[in-house]
Amino acid sequence: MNTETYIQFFKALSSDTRLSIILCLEKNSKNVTEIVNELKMEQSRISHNLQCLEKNGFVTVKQNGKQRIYSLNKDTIAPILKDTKKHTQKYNINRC
Amino acid sequence: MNTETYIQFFKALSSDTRLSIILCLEKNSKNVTEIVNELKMEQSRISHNLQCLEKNGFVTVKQNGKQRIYSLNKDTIAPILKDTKKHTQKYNINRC
DNA sequence: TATTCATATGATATGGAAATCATATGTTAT
DNA sequence: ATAACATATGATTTCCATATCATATGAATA
Repeated sequence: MNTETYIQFFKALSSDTRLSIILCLEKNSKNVTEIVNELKMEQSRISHNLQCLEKNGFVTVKQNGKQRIYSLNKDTIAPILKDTKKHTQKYNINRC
Repeated sequence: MNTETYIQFFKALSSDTRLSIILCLEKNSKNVTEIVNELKMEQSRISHNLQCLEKNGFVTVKQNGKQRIYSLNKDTIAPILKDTKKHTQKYNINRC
């Protein structure tokens, strides 16, 4: 496995917008408008970032009428967030 | 836990330089010059990035004469890399 | 089929992270 | 004390990811 793959994986997880979306979908699936309203971010911004998350397997989509319902891939996200919590409880995290 | 903490955590892991350093230290600890030579990157670049990794608990340092030996925090890194591998074996990872 | 609602996409501009360059600090040996 | 080696730090520049803006596509309903 090359560094490029790791980089892209972690980059997908290191943006405020995308992390907010992930946390927003933790409890249940939502359509784009619901995410937009909850996060109070521009619709195109949410869409662009959802594409990134989807292209990389972090979320899945299901069409429902004119809406698109996004769901979190918990198999991946849950353990990653758990690892992260464990680390950050033990160590301080600072801007580089 | 706020998104800011997650962001910084994943940002620390989403740079080519820092990931290369992490993979370079996977087998055993090394001083700065050894890392510089292996990765063929500028010394100041390596140092700057080691500071970031150290400040955030991803590596630890030990002084040995004029050398500083850097070691990987495997408790954190190993599970994270394992999760990442598992995900990338199942899903494609693309630039966003 | 025209309109409205829902979401996606393309192009451009901008902010911030990272590399580089230059120099400082620290450690050992002569 | 000076030189040589090892690493860190500060300042500036460069580059890339992201948000924004504008518009397109798609689905349902009147």
